[in-house]
Amino acid sequence: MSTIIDVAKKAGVSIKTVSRVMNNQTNVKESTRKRVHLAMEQLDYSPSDAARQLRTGKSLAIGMLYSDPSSGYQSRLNHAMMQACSDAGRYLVVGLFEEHGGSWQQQLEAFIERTKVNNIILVPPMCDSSILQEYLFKRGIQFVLMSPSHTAPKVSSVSMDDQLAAREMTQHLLDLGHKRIGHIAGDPAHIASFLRRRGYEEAIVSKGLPRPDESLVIDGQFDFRRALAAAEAMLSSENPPTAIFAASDDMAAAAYMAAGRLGLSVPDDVSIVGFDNISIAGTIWPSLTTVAQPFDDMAAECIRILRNASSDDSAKPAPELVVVPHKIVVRSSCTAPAN
Amino acid sequence: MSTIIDVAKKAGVSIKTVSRVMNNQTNVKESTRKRVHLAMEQLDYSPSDAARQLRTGKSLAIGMLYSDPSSGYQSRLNHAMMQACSDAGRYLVVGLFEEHGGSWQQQLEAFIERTKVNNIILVPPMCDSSILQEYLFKRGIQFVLMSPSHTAPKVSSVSMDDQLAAREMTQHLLDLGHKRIGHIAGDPAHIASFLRRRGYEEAIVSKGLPRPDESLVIDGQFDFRRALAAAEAMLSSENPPTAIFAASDDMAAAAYMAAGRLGLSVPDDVSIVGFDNISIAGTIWPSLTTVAQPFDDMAAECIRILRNASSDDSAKPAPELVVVPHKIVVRSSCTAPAN
DNA sequence: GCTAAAAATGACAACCTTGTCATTGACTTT
DNA sequence: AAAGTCAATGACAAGGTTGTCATTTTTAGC
Repeated sequence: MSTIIDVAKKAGVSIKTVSRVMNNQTNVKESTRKRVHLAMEQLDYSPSDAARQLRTGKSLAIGMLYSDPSSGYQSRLNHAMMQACSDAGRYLVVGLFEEHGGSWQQQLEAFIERTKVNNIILVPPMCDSSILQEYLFKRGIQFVLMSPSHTAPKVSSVSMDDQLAAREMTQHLLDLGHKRIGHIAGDPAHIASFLRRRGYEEAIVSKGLPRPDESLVIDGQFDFRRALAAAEAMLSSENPPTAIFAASDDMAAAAYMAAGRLGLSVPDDVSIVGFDNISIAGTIWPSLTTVAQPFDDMAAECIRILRNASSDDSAKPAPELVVVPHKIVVRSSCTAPAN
Repeated sequence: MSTIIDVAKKAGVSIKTVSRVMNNQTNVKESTRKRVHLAMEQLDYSPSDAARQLRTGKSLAIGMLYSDPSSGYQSRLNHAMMQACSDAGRYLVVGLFEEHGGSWQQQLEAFIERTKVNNIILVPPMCDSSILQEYLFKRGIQFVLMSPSHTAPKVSSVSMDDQLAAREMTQHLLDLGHKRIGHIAGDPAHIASFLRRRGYEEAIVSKGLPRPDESLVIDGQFDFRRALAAAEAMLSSENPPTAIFAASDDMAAAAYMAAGRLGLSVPDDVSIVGFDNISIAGTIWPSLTTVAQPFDDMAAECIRILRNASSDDSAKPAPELVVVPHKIVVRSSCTAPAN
């Protein structure tokens, strides 16, 4: 491993100048900068994070805290974030955060203390805690919110447009000719549930169809069992929907099961769509049409924002509110209604 | 933040002695050791990992590489590992490892380079690559295999007893009175599939029942769709089993769906059990009786082994082959057979 | 062509820990 | 009592980077 000293020698400058080049600081002649870059390349130099950390107290690591790592959401995000970190030449440090512990501050402090992270990504549900944000602010730690329920002033965030996605998903069903579409809604405590439901209603009303009543919209609370009951109720009613839009893939799987129990076939008797594109969505049969959250792009945006924020430009960049485009993944769980 | 110097002053010794105490080195008088410990406690001292890393080239971080982070298995393991690291005062650094990339060595090097990890946990399927193990050996990096297909000489590993667990799970069904028990096997390429199947057969044969033929054991390959077909075939045969043991929870969910389609109720018409205890197992309805892999204990064992291995004792400890006890989680998907 | 200001660069300390080697003091052996 | 041994301890350097401040070089202004 070559050090900054080797680079300095090779380029014929002082180590301080190499440091300046690395950190994109001003007051370096363009020709010098080039020479240093060349030397770095030739020596395949990469700075020692440990030394940097020792000097500045800041690590190149990017932290991410989990509160419920078993959810499919988190594991996909995890994957995307590792990829994005790797692409950016950084690395990911993960920690556990038990909300109900009460001692959240202690957990957070221990995590920061140990890892020395200076860049953190806050995911739901922690991203909505303003006390937590306040604390990070005070410690001077850069952070980005991932899919927060509501944006905070002065804080950058990255999210997708749940409402628009739900509207498009519903529109897909309308385009196939469905006129009676049921919706299994998520936990009303989550803002996402509200937005998805609104997008669904919007699409239907725009089409000139009657606003769905409570026979068509049932709370599933992101819970398999409730969703199963909801789907059974809908499908066994006297005027059953020809398609069901579940606010999560888990609940869509419950709808599959309800259909099976009632002897209905998917998609011939009832079309079903979900939301999230969890891994089972592609392997379940028939494979599920759903909304793919753009995890890869969201992760990349998070990293980009963090990098900008910790660059040496004197002016702190203004907080960014990025909305990343999603994708509708059409698989085989939908078709035109029977008659 | 207090440093080693503050501690040395407070204890009235040199910094070197403090260092010795911290690293459990010999040649320190017991009374001195106590005095230093006291000082450390009073000052709430914790050593700087950066400085240590700079000096020794080794980090306190523990690395874990994922190749398929979307599997339920990984996310549970992830959770357990974070907890175990936190308990041990260390932290977890995660990285992505795309097998099919071909450039696995580059990926690995980049990861180690960046993170400076000196302790790595290898999970399936990477844990079975002997080239990879060889490489880590050469670099002097400590590592533990998690659930390897076959143990390697000179390498510590932590795993559970798949065969025994499968046997117990099957025994549970036999104890309820089932005499015809089907098995949806996993991917034959996985050693775990083989062991689970063998455990199942063992239990049945020990009971004095005939060895199951191909009408009772069907390959599901850990795939939802195949498992669905397998379960449907079994349950609609002329002599259907009264219970089904699926080699994974995913496949158990498929069996649920097959039962639903055929108008059979779980558990009254058919009992179903799984393996893995993924998160959906508790929320699906009826909740699934399954084998819980002891992730928490396995994670803790991994960390313990790594700590021992990198301690300052001159003699490298012998490699350990730990088998962690599992648990059968009885929920509501089983009952005695109908007649 | 000279001075003043600005830009570019460098010398050196500091960050906190551990390894090397030297020193001290107590105890054993002759 | 002197010499030798061993345990306990300390002084100091090194590891790679960045911040401070001083110095050199370039540019601008007359």
